[in-house]
Formats: sequence, C-alpha cells, structure tokens
Amino acid sequence: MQQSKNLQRLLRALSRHGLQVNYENRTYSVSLQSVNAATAEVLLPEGFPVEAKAFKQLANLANIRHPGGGCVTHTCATPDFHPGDAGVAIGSVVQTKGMVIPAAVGSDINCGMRSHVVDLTLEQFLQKRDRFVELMKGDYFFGTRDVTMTAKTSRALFQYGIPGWLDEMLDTPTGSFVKSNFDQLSGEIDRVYLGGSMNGAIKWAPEELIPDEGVVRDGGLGTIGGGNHFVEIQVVEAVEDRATAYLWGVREGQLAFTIHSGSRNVGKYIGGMWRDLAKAAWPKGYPYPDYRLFPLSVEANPELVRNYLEAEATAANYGFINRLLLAELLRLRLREVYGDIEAPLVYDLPHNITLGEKRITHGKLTKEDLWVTRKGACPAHFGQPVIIPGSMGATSYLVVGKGNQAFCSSASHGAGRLKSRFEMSRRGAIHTEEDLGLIGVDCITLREERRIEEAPAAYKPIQPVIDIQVEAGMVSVVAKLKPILTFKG
DNA sequence: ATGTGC
Repeated sequence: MQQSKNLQRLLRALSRHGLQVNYENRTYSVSLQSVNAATAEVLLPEGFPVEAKAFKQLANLANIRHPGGGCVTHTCATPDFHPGDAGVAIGSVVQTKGMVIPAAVGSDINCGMRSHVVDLTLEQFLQKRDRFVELMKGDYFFGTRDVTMTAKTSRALFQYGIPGWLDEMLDTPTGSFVKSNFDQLSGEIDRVYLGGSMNGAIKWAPEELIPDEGVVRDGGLGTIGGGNHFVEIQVVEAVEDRATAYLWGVREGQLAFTIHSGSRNVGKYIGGMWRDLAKAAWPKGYPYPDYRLFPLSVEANPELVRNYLEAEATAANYGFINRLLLAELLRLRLREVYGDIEAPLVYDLPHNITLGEKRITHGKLTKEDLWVTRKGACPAHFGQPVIIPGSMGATSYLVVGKGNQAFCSSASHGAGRLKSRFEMSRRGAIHTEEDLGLIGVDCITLREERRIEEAPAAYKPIQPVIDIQVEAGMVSVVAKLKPILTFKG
C-alpha cells in the first residue's frame, strides 16, 4: 500500500515507542509492547500529522501498572488524538483492571456535551437576535441570573447529581427559575447519561460550597469556562437517519443549541487533590511512572480506589448540573424573547470520565474491578446518542453509537486540535474571518483572543474524523448541526 | 481543563 510521508513518519515514531503497527483499510491495528501486554486500537484520519508525543503518551499509559496489583488491559486512540498537557493524550481510552489512574481523567472531570432542539426557524431567531444576545451575555458573562441555593440543596447536588438536586430544589425558597420548569427538567433526566447522577459524597466538594446551613452563592455554576468550551446556537442542517432523528425529536430546519462545558473549578479542585493523594499512596522505593500518572490499586488500597471514584463522581454531578443550568438559562431567555416555545433536550453526555465496565463472563453480566477511562472520548454504546462537536464555529454531529468493542464502545469527542493556542494567537498570525474558518458565525465573547485561539482553523476538519468512525463501525450519523452564533467564555 | 501563560 502506498503511504504518505506523514504516515511513514508516524509509523517510525510508533515503533520507537514500542508500538507495532499494521495499516489496512484506513485503520491501524496496533500491537503494543507494554509490560502489561495491553492491546491498543488506533484509528486516525489520513492526511493529518499526529504528533509522536501523543503516541509516546499512549505507550506510557499502556505500561502503567501498580506494584501492589492492577494493570492496563486495553488502550485506544480515537481519530481526534493529540498530545495532552498533563501527560495523557486527548482522545485516549484506557481500560484498567484492579486499579484506577486519577491523572488519566485529570482535572476536567465530566467535561461533556448537551444538545437541545428548538421549535423556531432561523429567520424567527434572527429577528430578535440582538435582544436575546444581550440577555445571554448578562447570564453567562455577568451572572445576571441568581443561581443561589440553600446549603442543603448544594449538598444534594454533590451527593446525588441532577435528580436529588431537583427534588431538594423544589422544597427551598431559592432557585425559582429552576422550580418554574421542574416538570420538564425532571422529564428530561432519562436523556442524560447515567441519569445525570453518580454516587458522590459531600465531603469531597470544596468547603465553601457545602456549609452546614445558610445560602450558597456559587459563581461557577452556570458558566461556560475557557479552553474549547462554548455554547452555540445552530440549525439542524441535514438529517441523515430519519428514523433515529424522529425518535430523538430532531427535524431538519429546526434551530438547536449545543453546550460544551464541564465541572469548572470543582473538577480542578478534586482532580488536583487526587493527583496529590495518588502520589502520596505510591509504594515507597518504586520508580515513579512517567508523567507521574500514579495508579491506585484495589488490592493494595481498596479504600482509596472507592474514595477516588466517589470524589470523581462528586465532581461529575456538578458537571451535569452546570450543563443543565447553562441550558436552562438559555431556554428561559428563548421563551422570554420568542414566546412559549419548546426546546427539548436531545441528550447530555460526558467525554472525560472513569466508569466501571460491565462485562459478559460465562453468560453473566459482571463487574470485575474493570474500568474504562475516557480522556476526551465519548462513550458510544449501541443505540446511545453521541454528540461530536468539531470546534466552536464548526459543524457538530449528532451520531448514534454502535458499541464497537475494539474501542471499548467509544467515539471521538471532537475533531482534534491542529494548532496550539500559542500558535494561533502569536503576532502576525492569520486573523481574518475567512482564515479563521469563522465565516457566517457570530462569536460572542468578552475576550477577542478566545475567538482566535479556538477558531475552526485551529482544529482538523470534522468531516474526515466522522467518516472514518462511520467506516470503522463506531457510530453512524443521525444529523448535522450548523453553527450560527457562539458564546465563548 | 484552570480567572492559565508564551
């Protein structure tokens, strides 16, 4: 098979890091010489360079094991694969047995996507666009909407996620704007991954957010955040799977909105705390794992593993509710400006999280200390809705999972970065709308450099990234969402 | 990812 220069360079880089690669039918099957004999599955779009550093990080991840028991059993790289700052490549999926690696999820716990459709045409939307934008700028950037809650409600948020938080909210004097739409919010719980509820615990939350009594005013809740996070108004441009789109309530020509955000400072706090705790628990006398990705062993330290998963769940619950509030703020303003329109949830899912994996062993569904950590990768179980954004200002895809076992039922979480933020923002670099790939997209932000750093031109084109995942049987396309207006934190 | 850093 004829191979491009990029590909040859890539294969050499892979072999330097102990990865042996077969390239066939546009997919790479990779055998990985890791101490754990872990397998690897790598899927990359042709014609785009992938940094050797990302593969070094993948090989390193596959080699992690705990002296007290626990190892990596399988790794994957999704086609938006690129190096990560914290030693783990974005687009990595890692399956572990008998251990978890807190640093593999890192700080951005339950970063994820949420999409709604809106019964409004583009023309109707544009007529009152200015008023709507001013109201949203207030809510997202200046906190005009009061999202205070009682101490009890805030504690329920961390412990139970969406359902427990909603129940508690109903009984408190605060949060009137959530209570006013309680029935719809409750009815949408089954369209959130895991019902928006994980087994958290109050004690892992930042102290100032869990007082014994009184009121909590959390400036982080209902905010977009930085990096690649955004909230975007879109149009359902094309429906490619009519039956599934109908089931999900998605129709061509409708307006839609999509949210990309996570657990903000709470994830940073909990992720950072456990990076330190995992280091402190590393057995004395053993060399540190590269990039300091310290695992926690079930056999050596069952309590620590339980606590970490509980702490991660605590931040994840906050992430689910942050996205819910971002959506609810927007939905309320839509109704305020455009009348009593429907804007139902399509789906909400995380792409940065550790989940216990159920396996079928001897015909029985079991959980045997086996986890899958997805770092910038979506779960994509059979029939499950998946939201894959390109970047802000680029087409987002609603796809349906195919449960591809080689990829631990996963899909990419985006297109993958092509140019660093620094590269985009340096002086003399391209700045016209055309060069940024932002033609016809209205970017609302308080900081102009964000518009440049996160422009579509900083990312790979999304289409080949989707195509190769369809070919590999990971997902199939349901609908495409074309951006109109982006709120950028 | 993070009221970040070049």
